[in-house]
Amino acid sequence: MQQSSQAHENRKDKQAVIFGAACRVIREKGYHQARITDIAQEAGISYGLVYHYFKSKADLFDAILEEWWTGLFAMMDEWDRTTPGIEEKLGAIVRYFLDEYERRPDLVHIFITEISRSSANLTPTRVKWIKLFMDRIESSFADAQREKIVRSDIKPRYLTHIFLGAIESFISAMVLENQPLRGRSQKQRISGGLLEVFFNGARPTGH
Amino acid sequence: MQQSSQAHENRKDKQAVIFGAACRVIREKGYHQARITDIAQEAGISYGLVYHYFKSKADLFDAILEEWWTGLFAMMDEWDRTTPGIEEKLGAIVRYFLDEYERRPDLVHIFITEISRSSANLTPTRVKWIKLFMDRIESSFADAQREKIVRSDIKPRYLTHIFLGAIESFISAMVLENQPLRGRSQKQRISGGLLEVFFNGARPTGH
Amino acid sequence: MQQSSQAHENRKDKQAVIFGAACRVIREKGYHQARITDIAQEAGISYGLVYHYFKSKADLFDAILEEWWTGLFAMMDEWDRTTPGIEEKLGAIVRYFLDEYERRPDLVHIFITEISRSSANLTPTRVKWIKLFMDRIESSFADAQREKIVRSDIKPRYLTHIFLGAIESFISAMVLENQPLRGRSQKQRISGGLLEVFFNGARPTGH
Amino acid sequence: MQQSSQAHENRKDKQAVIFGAACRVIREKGYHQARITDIAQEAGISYGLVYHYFKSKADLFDAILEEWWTGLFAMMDEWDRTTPGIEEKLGAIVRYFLDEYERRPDLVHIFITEISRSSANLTPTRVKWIKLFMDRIESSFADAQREKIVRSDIKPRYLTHIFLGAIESFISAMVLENQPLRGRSQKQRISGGLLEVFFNGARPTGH
DNA sequence: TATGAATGAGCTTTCATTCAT
DNA sequence: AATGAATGAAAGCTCATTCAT
Repeated sequence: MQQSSQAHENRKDKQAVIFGAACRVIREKGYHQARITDIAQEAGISYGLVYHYFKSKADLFDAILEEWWTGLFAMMDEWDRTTPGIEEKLGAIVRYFLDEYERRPDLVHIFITEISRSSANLTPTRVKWIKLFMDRIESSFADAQREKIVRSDIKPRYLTHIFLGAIESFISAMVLENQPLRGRSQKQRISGGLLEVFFNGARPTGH
Repeated sequence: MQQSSQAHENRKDKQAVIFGAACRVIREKGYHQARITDIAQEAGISYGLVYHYFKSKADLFDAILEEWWTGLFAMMDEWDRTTPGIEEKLGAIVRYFLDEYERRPDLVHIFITEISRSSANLTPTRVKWIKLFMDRIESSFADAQREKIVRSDIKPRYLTHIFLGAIESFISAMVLENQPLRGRSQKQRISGGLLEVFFNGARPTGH
Repeated sequence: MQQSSQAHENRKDKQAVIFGAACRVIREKGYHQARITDIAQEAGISYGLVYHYFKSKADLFDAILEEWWTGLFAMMDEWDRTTPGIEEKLGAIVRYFLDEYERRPDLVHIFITEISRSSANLTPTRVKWIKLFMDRIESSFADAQREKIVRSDIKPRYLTHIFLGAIESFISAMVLENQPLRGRSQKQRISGGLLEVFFNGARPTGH
Repeated sequence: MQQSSQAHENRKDKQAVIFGAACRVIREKGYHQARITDIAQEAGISYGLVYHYFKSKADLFDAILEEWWTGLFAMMDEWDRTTPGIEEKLGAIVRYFLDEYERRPDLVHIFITEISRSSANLTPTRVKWIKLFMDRIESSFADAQREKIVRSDIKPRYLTHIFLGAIESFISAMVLENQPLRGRSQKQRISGGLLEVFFNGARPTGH
């Protein structure tokens, strides 16, 4: 049992190695341009071995996406216990993106470039994740409208788009220009500015 | 001369047919998944004819992008004569996206999915267009800040991201869900709501 | 009749233009790399027109070869009237190659590179020409052996190979290095040296 | 280690199989007409495997040429140790061609038809080999002239052409007519006759 | 578990040839 | 006579996937 557990650990380790390599390669070349050979090379293994750990290229890609969504939804599941206000929720989302971008920029890059806007790679399963995510935010906005914390003359769906679009645009810029996030203060500034504009608008105060 | 002009028309016509077919196919499958066979079939012509009119697949794709950017920059070139305020400018951009989406949804779809966020297809030329576009908007924001029409505590670059992100998110949603734009009133509502939130924020008035 | 004759002249003229263009292009690119488009462009006509004057690419190529062989055999047919000795005959062949190389280097180039040694383009018809040519020289050597003008311990076939090989090697060198033939004196030197070595050997006299 | 050595052997074996098949097909059809499909079929393997062992069609072709030149230059490198006279050198070259033609007629055929005279396939690298080869023979002739073993009224370059042309013509004839070389005695006769004529001329002794 | 040989469908691109005008 | 649009069969090369070892 010790041995099998050890083996199990090894299995997960190797899987993680491949996973990491895949992230790096897919981030750099895009899903369709990333070859299994590239990933295996990056991982320092033979390409045949990739198929021991993942059923197919698509399967490997789905594992990456699952990793992303799982983390995001885990964060949002906290909301059910702590019942934060809309500002905290949106702040948490922005922070999640920025934190992940600092920890695992490849993952964020892949989400932004391959999923968030590219319909090329969309399978029904992948579309479901997106919808689920947007629905959750939309209903948060609906709640906030009912509590009069957010203006009611704009549909929740619209607010969701505006908000997510702003985040994605920011992250995209960093991602595409390979900008590193330098420390907590920069994250604070970005996150603060984004929420500030979103809630109070681009017009100068007192106008 | 009549004949040559006629022939020239035919040439341009056929080119347009292929162009249209390519838009439809690329929109549906994405650039890399779109095969020349598909495009030829969609256009109702033989395989080789595509290469009679376009040097390569990349060339055909670039022609599509050029069409998009040309229209967008032509619209913005008007600004130099009419010197509109920042609100008119942003409104014009939103309207351009929505109008084009109504007229040529494929073109907008391709721009959004293949260029706006996908780094996979980015060539140096293509990156140049994007930067040029963002720079133009950024400098408009800088002007507006100097005239105190827009808050100055947020960098123009950030405002640009927030604004473009919001637009793209909207269009993306329509694009990905293949939502048709129903009439002028819907465009008005979307455009109005977007600008309203952007300028005045998501918070209810009087808060 | 005047008109039809005129038309006939025109036809032959245009045919000659295409012929010349084909020689230049095939010389430069080789038969298989030469495209009909290239030839038409070089001739200053549309590529469709090539097919008015020549049935196919192979047909055009055969016309070029025929031109070469016709000239060569016409020269050799003179022998039947003038009954020259073997030295005159071989000298005439060398001179024919050199003169043609001066007049129409493309033709010689094509013969050397595409026919003389390349089995790639050999059709049965083309092989026949070569055999005919070699047989004629071989029988000349046989005659000369009977008259004791040439050593008899080497088969006529061998002598033919040695002689033709030497010529071809020379012309090849000029052809491949694009060496121009500068005047009559150089031709004399080459031709003289070649025949001298062939008849008297590479060993110094008196050895 | 045994295993890896075995694998290495297998790899080289398979490479040799493809190499041999390529020789046969290219010999028969010429380089440009030889399709990868043909080679794979001839080798009894699948299409893609050719690309597992050779980077491209040109790469495979270059491997064949390298094989030829390597052998030829290895033979000539012996000269530096044994310092043979010009007659031995030329004899060694003739024998090399004839021996190789007996052992690997395809290789000789390819050299003759695709390289020796066809400018179509010439890349800069390939031209270098040829020049190197001719330079070596030329300088051997220059040496022999200094030692008065060879007549000095003909340029070494000319002698080189005459000699190589004669060999090539012989081999060409066998190659083009697919004549097999029957035994040592025939090789002796050809080689002897060729050198005899080259050194002593075609004229009968005592003339 | 690990390797990489082997497969072959699939893709872009080229170009001789035909044919309507 | 002249044009060039139109066709489609090849051909080279890539790469996900399978499988024997």
